[in-house]
Amino acid sequence: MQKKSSATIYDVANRVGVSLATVSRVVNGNSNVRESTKRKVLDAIEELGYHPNAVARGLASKKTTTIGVVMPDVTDMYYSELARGIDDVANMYHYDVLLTNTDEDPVRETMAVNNLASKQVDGIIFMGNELDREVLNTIAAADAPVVLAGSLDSEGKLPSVNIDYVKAVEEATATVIKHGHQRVALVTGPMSHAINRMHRLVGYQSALDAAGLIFDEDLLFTAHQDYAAGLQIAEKIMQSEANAVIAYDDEVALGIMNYMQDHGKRVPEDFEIITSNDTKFAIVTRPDLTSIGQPKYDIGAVSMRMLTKLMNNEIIDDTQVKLPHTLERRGTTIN
Amino acid sequence: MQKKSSATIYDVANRVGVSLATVSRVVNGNSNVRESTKRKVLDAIEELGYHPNAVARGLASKKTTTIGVVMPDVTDMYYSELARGIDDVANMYHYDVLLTNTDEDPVRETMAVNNLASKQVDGIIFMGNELDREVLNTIAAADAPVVLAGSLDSEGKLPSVNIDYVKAVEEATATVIKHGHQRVALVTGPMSHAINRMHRLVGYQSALDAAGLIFDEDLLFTAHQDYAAGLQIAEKIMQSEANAVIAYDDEVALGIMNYMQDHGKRVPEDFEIITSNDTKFAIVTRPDLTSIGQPKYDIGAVSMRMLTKLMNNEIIDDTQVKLPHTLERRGTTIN
DNA sequence: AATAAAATTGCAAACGCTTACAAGCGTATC
DNA sequence: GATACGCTTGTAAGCGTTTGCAATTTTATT
Repeated sequence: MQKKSSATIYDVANRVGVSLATVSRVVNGNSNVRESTKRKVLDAIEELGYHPNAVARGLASKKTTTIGVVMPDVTDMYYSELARGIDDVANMYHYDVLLTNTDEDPVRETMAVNNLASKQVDGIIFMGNELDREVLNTIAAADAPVVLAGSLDSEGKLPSVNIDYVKAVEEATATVIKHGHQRVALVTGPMSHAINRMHRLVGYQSALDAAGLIFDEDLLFTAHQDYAAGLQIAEKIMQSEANAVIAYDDEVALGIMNYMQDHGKRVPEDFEIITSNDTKFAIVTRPDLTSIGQPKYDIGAVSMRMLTKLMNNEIIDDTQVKLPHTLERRGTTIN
Repeated sequence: MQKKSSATIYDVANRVGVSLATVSRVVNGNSNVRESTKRKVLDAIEELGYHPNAVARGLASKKTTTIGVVMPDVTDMYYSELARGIDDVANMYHYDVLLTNTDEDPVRETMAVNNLASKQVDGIIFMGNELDREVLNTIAAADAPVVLAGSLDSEGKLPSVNIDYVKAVEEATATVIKHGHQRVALVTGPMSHAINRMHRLVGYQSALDAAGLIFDEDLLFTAHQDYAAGLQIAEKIMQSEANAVIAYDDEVALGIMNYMQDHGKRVPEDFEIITSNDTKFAIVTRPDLTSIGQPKYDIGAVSMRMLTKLMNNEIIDDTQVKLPHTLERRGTTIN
């Protein structure tokens, strides 16, 4: 049985008859300790049920072995899969993860970063579709390294891990065009967000150009990242007489698909759909969703790995990582 | 612009010409400070860009305003929705959340709890289908209050928030029986877990009894909580000639549904399905899934609220909370 | 056996903040 | 005008570690 209030390093030192410093050394695996005293200390630790107090340790060492993760929403499959990758490699490197949901609200994002800074996290991983200027400033002020996971700042200054959205959307668009569905709608988040304006839209237009199609602004749609939004935007998409859609979110894509089918469209014969996140949603429906394939877990994992390097002041060759993507051809596209 | 290394309480005190104690008092909203000096201190804080160091604060006050959340997997919709509820009310009470994924591995659960204890969290919320004895011991040893969210220990000793699984499964089972599908399969996790053996199974049998049906062990199935497992177990379910299934996980239910439909069964006419978690998965498919309706977000929120009381040493009337559930009738059951 | 070099240990000062307890001060009371 | 009381503020002792430096003990060398 453990003692009520846990033992301190002082108790262990006393028990063995050595100084605090020595106990601290064996606890931290410092090599300069004689094997025999190490043994004794370890025994005492065992007997007293001593566990180092991480808070005290953090104060003294100025390292908390804790990182902060700022994300829009844990219940969003896309982000939660990234989070899982982050958490796994964080644990691998013995970091703990402080999680904050922001719903992409810049105010909450700012608060979150400030809060994490005052908690003295050793690093931060940030996810979100857009980096508000204020958030950017806050990040700069926090003296912890930051890496963006599945997100990017318009200036491309911050370390980040993503896929090549331009190419991915370009390929997806080209695919449906090739199938003869040339009136293709694009559903993204707000164009005020760099990722939409500077990446997805660019890829989309590029595919249009390559096919000699003219860009029609009426085929551009904006929707929140949820099923209801998909259902809702679907009506307008139908009115636009599009015969294909590239959607940036799986739930949205599902909403569109169900609406189309409920309104007499055959998917994929009359209407093709390609979604972007390839979450579990994409494979459980009938038809299942053709999707851009993103290595979500890896994006998280690589971000975290990069962060460990940053926290360690190691030099990093490439801070703007683009992981390879694929196109997972399934039931919402022909063949 | 902030100074490179952030200001300390000492700097603020110096600037204003008061003692540390006074600064500490205004930072902590202590009332016994003259309004005029409070003003001055606040100004100095602003000018210096001072942010309290939470680690130092934690060491001195023995409170970290951080709680730990131990969960099987963030990418599991059921748990992530609970987590969202937890996080929201945690923020409301100004707590931060330290998140750990365990994949329900008792070893990792034990490590997680120990780790959280050494990080001096003020409280812990634990999620998982079963509480290993060792985990229970570890929880007892950690001197932080713990509440179980969407989980329960076989002895019912720990504070917890759940729905009434017995009744919920009983109702679901009764529903399909009433529809004439009397050969109903039950898919759960391992019977070694209290929640399956002592709750779901009991509710299932109770409904059978009430309908005068005899219990057939061949209708009991065990599957992991994922789509592939559902697909896999579905074959056996079909062989058992069941004409309905009560599944404990939405992804599993979806796997079963798709398998059944692919093998000529009409859902719900030939085969009814009721799932248990009512996650987003349940509504995006066609047909959509009839499900036990669980107030998942609330389970998380209420757990966290209870934890704040526990951390505050407030007395709690009922530590074994059962939130109301519903039956969401959708496309996988008749009418 | 003496001395240098190496390996172990101990000392004590931080780390940045909270919090009794004590002290200072102005003012109401009689 | 002395006494007491209430409000503000300061003093200083922790909180449990880490860590640079010095001291001590071992071990190696000659």
